[in-house]
Amino acid sequence: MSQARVGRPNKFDRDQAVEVAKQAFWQQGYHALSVSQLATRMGITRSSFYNSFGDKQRLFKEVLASYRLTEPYILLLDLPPGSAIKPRLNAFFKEICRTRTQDQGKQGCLIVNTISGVIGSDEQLAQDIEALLLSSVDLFADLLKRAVMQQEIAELEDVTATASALVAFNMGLNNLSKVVRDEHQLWLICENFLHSYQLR
Amino acid sequence: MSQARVGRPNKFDRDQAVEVAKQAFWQQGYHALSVSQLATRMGITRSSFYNSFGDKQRLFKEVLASYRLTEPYILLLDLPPGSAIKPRLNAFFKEICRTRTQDQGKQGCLIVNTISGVIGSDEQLAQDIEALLLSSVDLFADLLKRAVMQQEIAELEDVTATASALVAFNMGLNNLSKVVRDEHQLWLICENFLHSYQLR
DNA sequence: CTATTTTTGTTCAGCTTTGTACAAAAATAA
DNA sequence: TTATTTTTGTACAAAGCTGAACAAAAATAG
Repeated sequence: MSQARVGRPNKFDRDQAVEVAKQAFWQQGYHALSVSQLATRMGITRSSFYNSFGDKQRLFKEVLASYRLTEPYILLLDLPPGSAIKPRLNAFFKEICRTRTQDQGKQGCLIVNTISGVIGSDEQLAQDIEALLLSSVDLFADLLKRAVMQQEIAELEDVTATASALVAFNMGLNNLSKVVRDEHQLWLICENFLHSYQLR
Repeated sequence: MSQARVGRPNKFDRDQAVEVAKQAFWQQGYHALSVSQLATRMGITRSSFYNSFGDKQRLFKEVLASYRLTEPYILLLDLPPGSAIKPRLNAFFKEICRTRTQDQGKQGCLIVNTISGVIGSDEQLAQDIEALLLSSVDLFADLLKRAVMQQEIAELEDVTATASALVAFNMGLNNLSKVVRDEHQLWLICENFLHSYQLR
């Protein structure tokens, strides 16, 4: 169903440019990054930028979509039915500890970073971010339900509340990782948390 | 010890101006707020702004210092010796739920908001923020120790890790409050968390 | 080869930003 | 009153930003 592409093709690789943009947003934050800087880092002119990506907001939406499919998050996606949940959750948090402390730029999580700076100031982006957040609550809730069904953990009073607490802790963890820079120390905090939820 | 103030006095009330600035930073975020906007909202000219506050960063440091002494945080400060800790912690989280959902601007917590946008992009402010974060870990750790001593809660494996987990959850909660807009629902999440830490 | 389509580089207008400079204004001290 | 001190308003220069316009370039389709 692909349209026959006529006309001059792009000189640059679109996916690669978006990837570069992701890094830029991640490092500098949405507001602190101008279109000029963006275009420069992407290796294209502002003209091409506007032509190919519309504007900063539109590009950022693309970035957000691509982010979700790559970073630690992916460890929790598409778990085959019947697979053990608890080890996955533990691996997820462990991976957060690892990657966040590894990263010398103290960049934390792109989505968590964005929540703060964007909700309240950009209605459009806020909607995307909110959807992302709510979907991660759903994701955790789903995993918890499966864990209960598979008798890995005891019945839960309120699955959604528990899932929300996990999400909250995760967001805070990503913030905390900017200050607690030792992987082991960060992991101790996660263990503490998981233990108290009997997820360790 | 007060210097004899000579020369023309300020036309504006400094404390009040800082208060206005706090609101502005809170609503718009550090980066998204320009000195021009700031000065306008404070009701002074840019000239007076630079003369009285140095620059945006210096003013923000003042704001940060004043913030800490007002918002929900204060519920945990200077508890008289022997007073019950658990009810205070519960009241603290309850108050977070109340104020954050009350606030139509979905502004969350100024400090939490700032962590994301500032660490990695402004070394100076990052230091202030880091200190603030670490001191709140200390604060929670202190409260937990007292709670143990007073036999309100069982002995803890690792007080610092538990305190850090509380801080992490609190940060995440403030983010979550931008999406979960119902006080009761937010409180359910806190109850769930506190319960699992036997702090409810 | 010619028409068509799209990207690219350049340019432009208009606006905002920052930090500083300087003179006028407003207060106090003597 | 006069000297002193500090704030205030205005002005300025240099820079950055956005979004659009336009012609040239580069590709494909027929």
